[in-house]
Amino acid sequence: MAPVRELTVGQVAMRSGVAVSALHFYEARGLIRSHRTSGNQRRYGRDVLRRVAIIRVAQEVGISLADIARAFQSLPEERTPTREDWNLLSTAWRDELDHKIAQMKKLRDGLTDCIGCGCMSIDKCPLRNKEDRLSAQGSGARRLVVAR
Amino acid sequence: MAPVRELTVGQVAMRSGVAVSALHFYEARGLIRSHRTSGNQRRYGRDVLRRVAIIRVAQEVGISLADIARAFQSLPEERTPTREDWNLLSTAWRDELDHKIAQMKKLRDGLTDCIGCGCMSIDKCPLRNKEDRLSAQGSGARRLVVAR
DNA sequence: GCTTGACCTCAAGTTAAGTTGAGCTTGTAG
DNA sequence: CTACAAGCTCAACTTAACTTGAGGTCAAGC
Repeated sequence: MAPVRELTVGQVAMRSGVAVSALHFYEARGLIRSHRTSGNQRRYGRDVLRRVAIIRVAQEVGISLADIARAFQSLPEERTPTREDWNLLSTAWRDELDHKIAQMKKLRDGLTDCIGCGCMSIDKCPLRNKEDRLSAQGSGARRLVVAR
Repeated sequence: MAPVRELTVGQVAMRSGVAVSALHFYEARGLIRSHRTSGNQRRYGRDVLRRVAIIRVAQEVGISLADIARAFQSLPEERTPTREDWNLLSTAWRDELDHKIAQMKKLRDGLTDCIGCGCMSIDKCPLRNKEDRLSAQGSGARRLVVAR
């Protein structure tokens, strides 16, 4: 069989569902890589499709491009990443994801914990933080947020 | 007992952990309400603390302020929202949250579904969309994303 | 061999969600 | 009764993540 063709930016855009401009942008941010033809046009290997797919999913769950880029740096440079490589990456995100999943479930399940119990207004909730940590630690809704 | 005092913007900031400027901003966006003293200073009822807490949690799981504002519009205008009111709100978000939770689990569990199986490169994955929908529908990583 | 659609670069614009700063007013503690 | 921390408004700046546009090049079909 002929080795699978390289993809143009337009093809990647079509197959991945993201705009050409976004692909340029991801490349500028170091999230994907391409080499150039003699005429200076980008060509991508197939694995770019996986990368882009991961970028989108990761973004959808609230991981920033910067974080994604950082995570991608653990992927091999010159070898097409294997399933193992990708798995490694996702386990690296596990804690963060677990935290977010917990937050989401809390929100989904009726916010029953802290909000539902009225502790916000009664000032006696066992879950409340000490005031000082609140003011000392800059911002963030420390009260309701699941401890990391 | 004396009726619980109203809160100044600074007090709300300290207790909720968000900056004063953010509270101003939320108010401008219609997420929270205040009335003014004779000297034009904001005063907040206790329930603003709940609102702010919800705003932060909802944001953390990726709900935009615009969506939060929309959801808050279902809350009663002149009555302090009850636990029931808040529960209604969270059930309204349930579908969206379920979707996101599913996405996150997928990512957390090693991206094994579509990405792990290699369908991105082999073009035969049963989960793939028809090409046309992809190009017709603007952007978004339709492939990997769990159907809504 | 030319036309047309796909590419290229680079700068500027956009939206969300705030923050920062200037200039002015309030209110509370000594 | 006054100092000064806390408030107020409004405009401008910031960061992330792209998009849009201008001006110019490449390549595949007729």
